[in-house]
Amino acid sequence: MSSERYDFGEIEKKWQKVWQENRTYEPDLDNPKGKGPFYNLMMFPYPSAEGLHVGNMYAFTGADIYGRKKRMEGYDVFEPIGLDGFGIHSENYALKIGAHPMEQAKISEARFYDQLSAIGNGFAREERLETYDPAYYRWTQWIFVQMWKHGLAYRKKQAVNWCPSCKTVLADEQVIGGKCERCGTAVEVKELEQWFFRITKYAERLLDNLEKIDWSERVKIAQKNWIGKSEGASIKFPISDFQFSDEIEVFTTRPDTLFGATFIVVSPELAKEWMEKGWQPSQTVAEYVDEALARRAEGEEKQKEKTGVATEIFAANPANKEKIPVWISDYVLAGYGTGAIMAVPAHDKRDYEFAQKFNLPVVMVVCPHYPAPTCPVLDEAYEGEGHLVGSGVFDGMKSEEAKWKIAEVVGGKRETRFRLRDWLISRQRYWGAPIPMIFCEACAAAGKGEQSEMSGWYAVPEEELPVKLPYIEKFRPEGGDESPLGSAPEFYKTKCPGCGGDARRETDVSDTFLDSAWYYIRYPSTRATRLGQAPWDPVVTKQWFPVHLYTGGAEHAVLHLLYVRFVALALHDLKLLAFGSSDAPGGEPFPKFRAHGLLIKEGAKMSKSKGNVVNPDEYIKKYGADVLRMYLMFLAPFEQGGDFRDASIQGIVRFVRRIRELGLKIPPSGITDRLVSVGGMRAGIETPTLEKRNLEKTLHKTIRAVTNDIENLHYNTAISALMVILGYLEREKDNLGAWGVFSPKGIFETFIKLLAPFAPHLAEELWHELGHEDSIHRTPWPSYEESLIAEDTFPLVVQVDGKHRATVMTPRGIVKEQAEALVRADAKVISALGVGGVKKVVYVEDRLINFVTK
RNA sequence: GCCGAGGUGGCGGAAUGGUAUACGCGCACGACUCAAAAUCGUGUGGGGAAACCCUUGAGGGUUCGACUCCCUCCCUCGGCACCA
Repeated sequence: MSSERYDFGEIEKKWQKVWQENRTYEPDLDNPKGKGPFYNLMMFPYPSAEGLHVGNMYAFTGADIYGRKKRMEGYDVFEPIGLDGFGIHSENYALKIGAHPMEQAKISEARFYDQLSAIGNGFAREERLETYDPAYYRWTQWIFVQMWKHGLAYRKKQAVNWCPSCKTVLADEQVIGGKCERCGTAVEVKELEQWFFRITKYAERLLDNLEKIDWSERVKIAQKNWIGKSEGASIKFPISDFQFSDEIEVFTTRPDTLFGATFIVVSPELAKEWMEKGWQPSQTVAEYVDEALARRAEGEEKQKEKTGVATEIFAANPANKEKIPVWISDYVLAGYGTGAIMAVPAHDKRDYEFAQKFNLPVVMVVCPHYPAPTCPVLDEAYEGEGHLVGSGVFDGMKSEEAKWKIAEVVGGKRETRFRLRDWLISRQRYWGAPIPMIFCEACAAAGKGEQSEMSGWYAVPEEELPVKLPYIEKFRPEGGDESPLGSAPEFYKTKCPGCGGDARRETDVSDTFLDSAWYYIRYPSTRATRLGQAPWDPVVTKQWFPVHLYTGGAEHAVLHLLYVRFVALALHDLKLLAFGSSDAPGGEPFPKFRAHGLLIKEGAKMSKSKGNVVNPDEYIKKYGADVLRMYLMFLAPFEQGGDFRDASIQGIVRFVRRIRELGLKIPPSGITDRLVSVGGMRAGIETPTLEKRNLEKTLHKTIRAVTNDIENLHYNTAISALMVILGYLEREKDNLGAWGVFSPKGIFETFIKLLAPFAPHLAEELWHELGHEDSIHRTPWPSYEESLIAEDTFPLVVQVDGKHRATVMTPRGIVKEQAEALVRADAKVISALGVGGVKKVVYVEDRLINFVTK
């Protein structure tokens, strides 16, 4: 090719087409080639709006670079892509533009796949999937049925989160700071009967396994905190003169503070329960309970100042038998523990606040400075460890030691509790997989059903799956407690699988996070099972799992990333899913996960409301995908994220042009330098000149840097290394002919191979210009040799009292005495040392020498 | 409040305890041009004529030597938030 302009638009399209036709990125799923399978997975996008935004491209490109290097290293890389197209996200977009979600999905789909092609990733497009495809959600429903059959799915009435704007319930994980994860509306509380998955049964394993999987630390910590394991004891406080119970049970992680428990606090919900059983409290108490419950229902945020009310009930502290009052306050939560607490104001901040407000006694029982003559009450709660005081026979004992002893003495039961709650699966929306369950009134009345505690309920027989989502006109959520499918009798009218009588289908759909909890299992099996009768091919699954690298956003730490682990562990336990060997605990799907950083725009998070969302299409059109890819990756470390600023994209534009121009100076014919390509074995025929050795050294250093940087996801420094060597080659270009055995072509080929993961189209174009017929992306990754990188001489740093004073070129491996003698002859060193004596000389071989004079 | 990540030139960022500021952007000057853009070259942390001095949020410490390790504090971002 001559020096005409590089038409990236045309060239990028050309190669994308060629790659697809040649199936360049399709692995052999049945018989992985080369070094074996490498499943390079990235979180699939949910098509939420006008198209993918640049943040998606950032994530995909970063994952793709890694996959491309692995492919060149000889692995059979599988890098699938699909669409998480079911769910509120897509549905809301359809509602906004006045389209039907089912029709809109098809329109969006084409657009998304076009965009995904344009970025030039090595996607195995033949295995793509969409969660709203009945061939897919048939198996989403099947998973629900398996959960039901094995007691991991159940239906229960309880207080749940309700988003008044999205008009549906939400799982706890989808409530962020009291607001809906999707729309930011304050979440209310409703009592509803809903479907749940028993994720709490896996709390312990989900927590323990975190120690054994290689995940980004911040994500592991987020999961750990979310699961929230607490070890403590449940302790019973006897009460008298109260007809509805003769004791109140509390859970505490600090039984050692029991002697300091000066009152009991009961949640409004528990109080209400008592009232429903017939308890008749005073007017004031009843009013408080109703107010508090109403505040919770409205989704009111945490109160600045604590509120509460005293009852006429008294309990006995089981440790010291003192009579303590029972209060009601909404600072006690109903959903955790027993709904009642023992209040130890001296050693719990919240109890302290409450005691201050209502003038309740504060008794110190853990002394921070022991022994001390007295242990006065502090002006804030002391929550640390110490020695017991005011605790009878336990006085003087370390609090940690006293913990279980006191619990034992009062008959407390040691217990572990988790803050994790069961996963609420139901959604009162249209655009999702219908929950494949049927309710029969007659069976319910007769106490019949598939599960003993849930009479009347039956799973849709597996052979009848999928329960297809019907096309209905009235798909808008109306805000009742029911999905729009509840107004579609043609959908919900059915026959009971138990008795054959008239029955009604469940009309709620399942949470989108159920769709995305198993998509990665389906990918390698999409072709094999498209016509088949199984969700995945067990042979392929064993071969390709667990996933070798999973990449995605940290915002899913306690959403998708938690659910997906749970579903995999459950399916594994049910013997429905089996992976091949792995270092990770059995059933863990992702032994290695890396969270990419967030791409922001001029210091602010990109969001539609701020109007600062960057559309990648414009940049691809203007600069080409290769430039956009490299620009995004050069911004900052991939795991850190970066700030998208137009200005600095010019640097990459120049980089690409310089590569092109150097490429044009490379003769297309001539011997490929196998010596360099194969790993730099030097031909023994001639003694290389200094220039050649320097070149070889620089090249091998670059190979090492780029190889290691990609492995660590440090793409910014990898690109920097490529820029450095490009500059070097440009300076040397006039000596091209003198490179001898290191032919210009060979050097340049190695360079563009290193470039290939970052700029796949440009590298492919240059590769073919050099006369190759195959794809550069299927050629071996360059290797390097440490011995060639080593310098003969190096600048020895000379310090005086730790301050840099001079650098002296020194042969490698020189011993301390020689180095000292050499350096002492240097004029700068002489003047820096002056007349004072040297007390000590620190010598670090091949690095520095430090004269200490003080 | 708790947990996590971080604070380095005008900006994005780079540095196995060993030459702080690689690479890029921007800027300045020069070359090319009638001119501009583009391109190429040179320079570019601060102070100083220079020798040299100062500089990685602040302050202490460990060390021959600290952006890096330890302690105290400040600030920014992210997560959780009455979980007993």
